[in-house]
Amino acid sequence: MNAPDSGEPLMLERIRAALPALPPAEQRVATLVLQDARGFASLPIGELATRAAVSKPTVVRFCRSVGYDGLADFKLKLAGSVNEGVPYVHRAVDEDDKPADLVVKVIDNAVAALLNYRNAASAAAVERAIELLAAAGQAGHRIEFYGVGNSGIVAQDAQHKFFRLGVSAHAVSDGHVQVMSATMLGPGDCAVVISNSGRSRDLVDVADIAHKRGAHVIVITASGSTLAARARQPGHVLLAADHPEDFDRYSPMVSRLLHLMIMDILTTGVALKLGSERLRPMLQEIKRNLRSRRYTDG
Amino acid sequence: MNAPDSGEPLMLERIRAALPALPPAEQRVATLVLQDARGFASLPIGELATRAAVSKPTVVRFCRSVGYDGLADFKLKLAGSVNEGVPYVHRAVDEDDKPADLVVKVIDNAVAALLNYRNAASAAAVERAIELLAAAGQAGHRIEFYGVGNSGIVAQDAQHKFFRLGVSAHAVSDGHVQVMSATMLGPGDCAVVISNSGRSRDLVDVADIAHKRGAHVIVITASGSTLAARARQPGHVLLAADHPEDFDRYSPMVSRLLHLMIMDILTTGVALKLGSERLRPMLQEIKRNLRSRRYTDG
DNA sequence: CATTTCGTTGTAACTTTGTTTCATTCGCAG
DNA sequence: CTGCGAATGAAACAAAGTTACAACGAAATG
Repeated sequence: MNAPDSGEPLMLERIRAALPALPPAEQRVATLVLQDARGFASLPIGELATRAAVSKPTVVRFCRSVGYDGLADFKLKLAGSVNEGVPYVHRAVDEDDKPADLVVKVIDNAVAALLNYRNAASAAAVERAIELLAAAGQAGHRIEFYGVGNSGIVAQDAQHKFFRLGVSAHAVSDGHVQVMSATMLGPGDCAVVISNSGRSRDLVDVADIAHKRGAHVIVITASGSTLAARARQPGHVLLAADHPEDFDRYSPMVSRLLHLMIMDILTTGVALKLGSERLRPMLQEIKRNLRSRRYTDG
Repeated sequence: MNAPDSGEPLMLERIRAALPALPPAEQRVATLVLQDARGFASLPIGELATRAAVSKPTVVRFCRSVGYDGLADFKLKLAGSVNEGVPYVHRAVDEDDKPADLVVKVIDNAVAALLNYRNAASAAAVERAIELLAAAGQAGHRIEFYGVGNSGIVAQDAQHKFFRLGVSAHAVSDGHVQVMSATMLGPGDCAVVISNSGRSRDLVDVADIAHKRGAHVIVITASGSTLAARARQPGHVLLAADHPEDFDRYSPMVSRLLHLMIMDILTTGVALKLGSERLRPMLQEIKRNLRSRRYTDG
């Protein structure tokens, strides 16, 4: 695999993954970060520029390329990410674990992954994704969620949540239908491609098609994947969901939670953007309707 | 709150200790840091000064008083330090939250809920549920997951995961089909009823029917609900998933994660139990991979 | 083959952020 | 009072980060 280094901070792993797709000058900056992440955070931009043999703007551009707001933001996140001594380690479940241990281990693993994501998340990418979705929702453009297998469930969940916001969205889990659906997208529309491994050939195609049709493409996947590489091209938004657990390859538990979590964030952001005026009545309505189908108290 | 959390970052603890000895204006700055360490690191000095009702130089002076080079240095160290901490508090999202805040808040809420569950979970109930599911799976009895709306998605996810274990299971999201399906259950079969609010009339009925037919009924819901009350009768297993967020009633984000989490635990438990027979190769593979990638550095 | 276009990069102007200097205020001892 | 030192803020200053724009070169287009 790309990163044999097991204990490497997520953010660095992500930069390593993004490195080959970067322009030469920015690659030099990336190398500098990987060589001395800790030092990078405390040096001023001029010094960094000199050391990487690039100009100051290129340093900033690199930060943006890998998904952060700018150098300031990047440094801050880096400082947080590089921090050694991960408090919540991944612990393997064991055949003779008691149920109580099981509860603790499974949850701790999930929590560790979520916190890691929290610390490394690119606010810029999230913001961009929210903007695109909110704009599409408001203008009545189409919003489509594409995912297969486990990610199909995430897609459905997303659709469900957008419905609750009064934004019509559509989840497509069937490979063929996905291609058809993507072909019918147009400018202003929004395609959200969700993939655990990011290696599904079909989904990569779907992302390409959607992009060619002029739709905005938001990709949720692991940063080292083929799909992620596509999503680093202009016109795409990449929401990288990495986590260090191989276990997931066999039964995606953690990555699925991460994806759901990311969708939660996007949904919440869109909800806030569309404004509570438009939203509150809708929620009340739903609540009222649901109540008639319930026993007693509400 | 200011209650010293078990996991409070070292740096904050130090500031808290130094606080009483500080001049009044600097104390206000200290308070600001303690209230929102993460935010502090990303706000510019002007904003910090305003919020603490203090002048800019005072902010810098505070940083020096607690032993750092200046604001820049302080911020960097703070960012590195704060990530250790795990939030135990639910924080409401705010209309003027920036994307970065959104990420942090949404995730923190989820993490808090998960940890909360971890501490409150009944190991006995989990154990019983795992036993029932494993027994049913081994004996070729039926395993059915019932849920509507959001919980329907959880049900599907569960089905998906059981498939991966080689255990045939079935998710039913349609109210009518649920009733039919439950009617056809028999002794030894397992019905898993998932409900966010626990007030859906249909699902309560389904649980009753399944129980009358002699099937084991496992219920995942909020502990105060009608459904939970049913599940406290003999022959049922109640996996209570509570969390303090009201917001969730309208757009179930956290409870859904909790339910998925619980299903992850059950699945893992079942996998370990069945392990001896069909799953051994797969599990060993998993374990091998986990071990080689586990975090060892501190 | 000329031309256009687009992506990459650097220079220089600009803005913001953090820091220092210095004057003012306040409490208190002589 | 008067004077001294600590505490604080206003404003000037320096440094860091950001933006605008122009130059260059490689791939695409006619």
